[in-house]
This record gives sequence, structure tokens and C-alpha cells, in this order.
Amino acid sequence: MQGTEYGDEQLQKAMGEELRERLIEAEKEGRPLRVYCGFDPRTSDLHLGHTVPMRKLRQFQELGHEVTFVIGNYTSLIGDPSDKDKLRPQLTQEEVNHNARTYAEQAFKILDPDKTKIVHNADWLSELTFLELIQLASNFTIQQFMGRENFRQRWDKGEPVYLHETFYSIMQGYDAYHMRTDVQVGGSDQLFNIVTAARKLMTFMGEKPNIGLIMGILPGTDGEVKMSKSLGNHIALLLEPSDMYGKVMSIPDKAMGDFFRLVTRFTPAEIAKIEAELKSGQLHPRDAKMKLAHEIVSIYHSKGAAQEAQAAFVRVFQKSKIPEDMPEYKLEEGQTVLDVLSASELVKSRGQGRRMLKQNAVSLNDEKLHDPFEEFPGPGVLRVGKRRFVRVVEE
RNA sequence: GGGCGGGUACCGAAGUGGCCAAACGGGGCUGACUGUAAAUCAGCUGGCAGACGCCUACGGCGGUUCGAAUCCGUCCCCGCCCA
Repeated sequence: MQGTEYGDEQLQKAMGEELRERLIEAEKEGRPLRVYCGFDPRTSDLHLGHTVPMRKLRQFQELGHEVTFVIGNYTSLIGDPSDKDKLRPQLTQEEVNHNARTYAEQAFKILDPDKTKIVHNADWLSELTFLELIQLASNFTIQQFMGRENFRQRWDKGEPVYLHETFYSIMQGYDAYHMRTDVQVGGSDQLFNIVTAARKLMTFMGEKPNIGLIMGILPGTDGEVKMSKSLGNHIALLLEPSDMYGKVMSIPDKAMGDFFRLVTRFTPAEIAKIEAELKSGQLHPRDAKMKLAHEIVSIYHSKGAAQEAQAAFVRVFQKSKIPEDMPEYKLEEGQTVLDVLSASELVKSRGQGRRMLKQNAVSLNDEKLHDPFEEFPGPGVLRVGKRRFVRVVEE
């Protein structure tokens, strides 16, 4: 039950007990537990937040259980309203298919590909008849849905809550039923879908209800709200080592605990030790965070890459030297400072370039530049702000 | 189907004929301070343009006007109330 977050002790206890019972039962029957988690391919790149339930799945795999990775190619047509206080746009079939492909590839950075069953929920959800849907839906009341905070809030604010949004929970519950799931893993924003909807539906269909393993939610780089691409506070799995390292370093200290618990391989004992040392002042928060960044880069790249990223970080930000690797830009005849800034894509627009110059943010070989129309002085390292560099070279 | 209230930049929200590229807050960016953290302070935050200025932008389209986010028509979308 490590890293779980039920927000309700009784529920946690109940789920823990039920899991224990189910384990014994499965063992008697000589079968592994069927564990699943669904992922909606609403975007093409995964970030650290997605990996929280995946890591839990991985643990089950290592313990010999059967893990199914459900690609929600049908559910994503709706979009789960759980974590949103807004309606989500519906995706097209093509978008979903495209995302689904890259999704699975990235998931195997965490899951064991040989032990993972990948299925698509459109395979069974698209077969449901209207009558079946009615029967399933008759298990739920509007009030139950309105009891959910996100719907409630929208309701109270006078914002639209669409009927089809309530189907999402029903569909997810049907997934669990269809697969005869023992355990369903998901973030605490899935509490309703997993515990209320799926359990009720499974019972109605004459199956044993699944056990919910509800994981904590990983905050984003702002340290405040759930990591999500649409909020721009995410750390993508496909980031280069140095960027990934840098992004992790930029999270606020208070978010470190969640990161350690939810997305690293440290044991609870190790984490407790780090936290104790932090508290006593033995360990500098910065060093703890470096440890975290190193660990995360190691997971998604390699130990070597983490080492390099760390060295680069120390070099650039602690010793304020320039990084070893940076893009190059070939200087052209007669270019002004502003021309180079814009052509090398260090700035988004010429207007932004002017602003950066005015704000004392541009330097060439550590010499501040101010005049946009001055002829570009010559080759060297051109820097904008803290972390954008280009090596300007002669043609 | 009827009545009322809405649709403004990344988000929230003001503006209700010129002084509006649009107050204010959040977010983001830059600078100072730091541990590339947090907190704090200051500045910037549509594009082009070396100042003038031009272009794009207040749900869509059309109109009135010297001039529209603001007025009129029409269409689309949302909420509330009534049926």
C-alpha cells in the first residue's frame, strides 16, 4: 500500500483488507491477481505524473501478477472529467490512434514489455448496445455524480455539465467488469471511477468488485497542482537528460517528498532517512533535490546520463559557467545582434529580442549586449536569460 | 418554445462609441537576491517596424459611423428561470 492516498482511513483499511483476502483467494485458485490501469491517450507524450500508477503496476509484475495496460481509445473520445473543472474537448479517432502508439512505447520505460498485456477498450465498449448502456446506467443516480466535487463545483458555478461526461465512469467500470479485474490502480482523482462506479457495476454484473489502489497525485513543477501537460507544469519522459535534471531541480522544496515517494525507486526506509536528515539540517535541501534529479534521470536514461546531467548542472548553475554542449549558429555577413537572436531562435520574435536586450538578459561571452542594431560583434557564446545558450560560429 | 444573463488576450475578470493592444489579478518571462528552490522587490508580457507608424485581436458574419470590444441585424454557443 506504499504511496497510496485514499484520503479516508476507513476506505484504506477496507481496501487493504480486501486485497489481502483476494491474494489468499487467488493463491488458492492458483492464479495471479489481475491488475489493471487504464490510460487515455489524450496526448502523445507521457510525463512523470503518468508513471505513478505505472510504477505500481510494475511492482505487481515483479510479484508475478498479471498486469493489463488498457489503452482508453474509446474512453478518450469523451475525455475523463475527473481531474478537470472544465469540459474536455473530444478527440478524433485519428488523434487517439496516433497517441496510443507512442504511449505504449513510452510506458515500457517502466513496465516489463514481456509481462504486460496491452488492450484497447474500444474492442468491447464499441460493442455495447444502447439497451446495455441503459441497464448499466440505471445503477447510478444523478445525485451520486453531483456529489463529486468537480461536477458539483461546475454546477454551483453555473457551468455546463454534460450528460456524456457521466458515461465516462460507467465505461471505466465496464472495463473493469469486462476484464474481471481484481485490482485497479489509479490516482486519487479516480476514486469515484474506481471505487464507486467500477465496484457497483461489477457487483451488478455478478462479479466480485475490484479493489482500488488509489495513488497519490504527483504535483507539477510548480509544486501546487497536479502535473499535467495542459497546465504546462509537466516533466516529459522524453526530455533530454539535462533538461529533465534541470526541471526536477526547479520544483519547490515542499514537493520533494511527493516526488521521492511517487516516482523514484527509493525504499520507504531510505526516504524516511532523507527526510530526517533534511529536518535535522544534516542534508542540504539542494543536495536532496540533486539526489532526486539524479535518480529520475537514471530511471529514464541511464546512470551515466544522470552523472553527466548533474555535472552540467553544477557547471552551469552552481559555478555559473557555460554548458559544454549547446546548439550552434552560423553567423552570416552583416547581421545585427537582433538578427542573430531571432535567426538562432533564442527568442520567439524580434519584439521579444528587443525586450530581452532592454531587460539586460542578453550576453555574448559574459559581456552584456544592449543595442539591437549593433553589428554582431563576433563568434562566441550567446546567452539569453539563465538557461538559453547558442554557440555562434563564423561561417 | 418563452423570459433573463452571458461569450474579452494563456486563465480569471474589467471595459459598454474615440484617450483600448484593451484596467486589475493569476500564470509566464527578465533583472536583483538565492540553492536554476521558496519568499521578496522591480520590469516585461500580440506581430512587423531603429523614433513616426502599420497589421492582427474582444464568439462568427454583415451593417451604422469620420471612428466599434462597445450601437444595430443575423447566426452559433453557454448558464439561470418558466414550459
